[in-house]
Amino acid sequence: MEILSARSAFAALAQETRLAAFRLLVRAGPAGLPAGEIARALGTAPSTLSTHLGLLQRAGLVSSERRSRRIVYRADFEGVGALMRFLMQDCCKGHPAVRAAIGGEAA
Amino acid sequence: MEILSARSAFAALAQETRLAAFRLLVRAGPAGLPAGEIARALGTAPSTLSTHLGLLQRAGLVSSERRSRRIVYRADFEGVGALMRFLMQDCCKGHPAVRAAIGGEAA
DNA sequence: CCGTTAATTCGATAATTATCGAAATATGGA
DNA sequence: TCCATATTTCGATAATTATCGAATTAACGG
Repeated sequence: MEILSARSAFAALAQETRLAAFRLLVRAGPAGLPAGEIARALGTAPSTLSTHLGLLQRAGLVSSERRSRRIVYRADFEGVGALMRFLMQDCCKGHPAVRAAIGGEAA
Repeated sequence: MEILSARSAFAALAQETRLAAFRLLVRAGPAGLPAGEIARALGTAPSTLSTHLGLLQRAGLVSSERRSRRIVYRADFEGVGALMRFLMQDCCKGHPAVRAAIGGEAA
């Protein structure tokens, strides 16, 4: 993962509404959630959420698929994995403390 | 790690100059680097960099120590580890694809 | 105590980002 | 075809963030 993509992923997750939307999608699992339902759950205007979802998607953290009138969003775990790799390898050079942090306490 | 701290860490790494400063500190290792040297290396005004370093520190990603006239900054790998745990556990519920991403390709 | 160096805090300005309503696009059903 | 639903795109405005120079704080050496 290049620095630019990493930055856009970090930026995507730094924003309150977007992080909430992403976590919601993680919980929703493979079924995903339509845009409107996410907007309702988070109490934001559909247009605002659409902007956020677009940003999450360009950051590679979610994917979308049209299903009739709805557009269903899903968490993209490949994208999250790429971000974690960046954080661990490119960024932290596989530093022991970082590896321990995730190896020791991981669920 | 709480959501708010995670957000501040993501925001810290999302900014170009800050990410560059952080990566520089990772490479510098335990010896760390004084603020002025980082500013010179990145070509930013000392005051600007000081703001960025303060933000990185509040996000728990770097630590600082005064050494005579200099203030030496170091990467805080505990903080990075906490962020990775958040990403893996709180955020992604230990999803297999995420675990595989770091387990399979880690250096 | 004064001058020098190193860093931070402050205040202003520029740049970016978030938010929303209105308008546009796409889908499906009567 | 027309209408209702679902979402996106557009344009404007509000809010946040980045940047810098000037002033301030801190540490050292003469």
